[in-house]
Amino acid sequence: MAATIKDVSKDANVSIKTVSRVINNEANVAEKTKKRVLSSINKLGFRPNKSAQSLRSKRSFIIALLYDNPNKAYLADVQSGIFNACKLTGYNLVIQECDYESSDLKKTIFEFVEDLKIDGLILTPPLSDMDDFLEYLDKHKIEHAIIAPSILKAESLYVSSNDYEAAYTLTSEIIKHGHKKIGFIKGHPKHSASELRFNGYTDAMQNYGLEKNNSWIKQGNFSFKSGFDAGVEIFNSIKIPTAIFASNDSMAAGIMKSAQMHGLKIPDDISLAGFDDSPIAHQIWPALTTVKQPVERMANHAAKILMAKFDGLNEQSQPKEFKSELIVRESLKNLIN
Amino acid sequence: MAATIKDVSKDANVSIKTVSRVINNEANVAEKTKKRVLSSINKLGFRPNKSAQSLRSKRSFIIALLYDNPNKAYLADVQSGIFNACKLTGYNLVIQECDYESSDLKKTIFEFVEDLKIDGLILTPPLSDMDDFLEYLDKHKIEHAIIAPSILKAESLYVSSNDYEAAYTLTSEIIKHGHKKIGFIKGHPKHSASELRFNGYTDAMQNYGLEKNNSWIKQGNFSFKSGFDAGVEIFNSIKIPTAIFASNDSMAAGIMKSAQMHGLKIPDDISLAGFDDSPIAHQIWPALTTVKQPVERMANHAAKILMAKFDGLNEQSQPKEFKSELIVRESLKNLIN
DNA sequence: TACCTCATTGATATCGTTGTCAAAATACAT
DNA sequence: ATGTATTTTGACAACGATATCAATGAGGTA
Repeated sequence: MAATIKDVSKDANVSIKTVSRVINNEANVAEKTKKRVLSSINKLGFRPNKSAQSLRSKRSFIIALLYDNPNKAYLADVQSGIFNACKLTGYNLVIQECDYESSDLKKTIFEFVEDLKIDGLILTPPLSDMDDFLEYLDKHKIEHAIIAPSILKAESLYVSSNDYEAAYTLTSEIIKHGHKKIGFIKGHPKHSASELRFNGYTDAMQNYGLEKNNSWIKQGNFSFKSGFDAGVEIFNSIKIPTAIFASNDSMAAGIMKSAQMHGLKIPDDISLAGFDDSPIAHQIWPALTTVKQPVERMANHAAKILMAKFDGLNEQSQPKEFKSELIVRESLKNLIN
Repeated sequence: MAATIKDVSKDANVSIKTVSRVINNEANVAEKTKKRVLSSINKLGFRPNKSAQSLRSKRSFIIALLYDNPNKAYLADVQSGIFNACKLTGYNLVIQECDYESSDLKKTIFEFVEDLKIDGLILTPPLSDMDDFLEYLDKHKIEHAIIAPSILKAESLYVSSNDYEAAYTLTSEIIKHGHKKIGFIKGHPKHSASELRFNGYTDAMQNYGLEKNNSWIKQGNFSFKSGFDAGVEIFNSIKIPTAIFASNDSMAAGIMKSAQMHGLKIPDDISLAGFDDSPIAHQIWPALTTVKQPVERMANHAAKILMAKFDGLNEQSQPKEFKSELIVRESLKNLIN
């Protein structure tokens, strides 16, 4: 039978309350007593019963990751980042797939949090952008950290990336390679990153004095198929661009496929760029020029600031913007000799 | 304040024990009483406190997914399958990344299970194949279901796929396309599927009277890079095969890249086949001939039989073999006119 | 020495369930 | 009507922690 706080208290010859104080690192325990208790804990291999702790203190040392049908690689990265943060602090991670369009999303999540006494949530896009859901969480005092929200509220916990800037930089890079006719495939309309990336593209085009051609700008939804379809449309039109910037790698891969099926060579006939540096970016040939977001590190930080808040370490709970990294690969041709 | 069992008992004018009986669907509650209690539960919006339940009954209604550094898409599929099974039964899912080579894996998992009162585990390769770990779980009466184990023990819960058969079928298909010189890239040596797939290939070659050429058979580890490296080696040798069967899609994509960099055209100069039907299989061009495993359904079933066992529904806890599906795509050329 | 303050400690109630076991109610047989 | 078996019910302890609040001890002051 596993040792309980009672066993420890007997062994160390103190009250259970004192043991509890030691476990929870409370102040006002004499150094000598603390040592004695710790050695008993060690000797007996005592680990606090989480159910009892949770029942009494209404916290579980569990945080939850909420997501809705994300890109698989993205999910795995986010999860890994969070998990590693949890490992350090002794928290556990439960996952919750949700349907962001569902009408009882709020109720589902509320009950989930209440039932498991979840200490806090981590939200990924597109949940990060659902204002009324975020308000609901605030109202019910459900702690949460947000990955890549659209609106950066000073009072909330979030991590963001510089999507706009990165898209601007990537577009500039394409332009510097001599391209003037540059198409763009938009991402999922519900993800705030989509707009940011598009704005980065738009502003770069404008600042370099280049005109956007609307027939080269297509709406996608981050899926391979939407990229493929956009590619088919573009390549079937009379004039085609010399480069296309897709809002993520999956769509860029879709365009690549449609280009190749159309007999176009990459990058000789058409240059491509993506976004995210997902595995596919370097697993296809030619490899994609793209932007790498430190997704795992972002998620790790989100988890860290969330857990820091529980422990009252508010000063560590700083939102943070992570910088992306431009990765130039073969899919981008230099038109300037 | 949320309603407790006490509130319900008052409202329904019964003892708390009777309410408990109703919640847990125990026998020997008069139909009339049950109805009254249920209506009170409904009226008050009562949901049992899981911490209290867990403390008293030593179960948590939580199951855990254990994995070690899997392919990201595979992980997402497995997770999704399990999650959907959980949703139906009201269980929750916590995830636990582990290092299968770590010396304190057992201890880590044991404490994890004990602390959270985890009801059961779901294991994915390569954990599925670690005999001493499985024995340890048995010894400590930690319930678990195994996805794709190498040894199919009748007394354990598992789901498997027909790796051998599928590899045999795929190899036969390649042969039927007129190929005689067929290379093979082995998977990660610690995954039992690797051996099964290799055996399927070997036996098909033999049965069709074809000779294996050892310089076309390379050890990989399921990673893109290992496929790429194997490809480089093979294509640098004097004689190259007309087709290569890689034990998974990532490696096949790696070979494709090395082939293309080597100036070889697919499938004209060399045919390729993979395994898994991961996203990359159809996101590259030409798309990969491969074998699709119903990973999500397998994981779903694993979770279901595990949870059925908790509820004493042993008859539903049947291991099951899932059939894979051959998917022929452009990467395989027909040499027969 | 007596008194006060503040740090340290402990006795006991409590969280919200389930488990034990005996009592009450009902059904059935004689 | 009586005794017996069976179903239904409830009182109360228990799970293992934390919270409350009062008691104790140490140190300082008059």
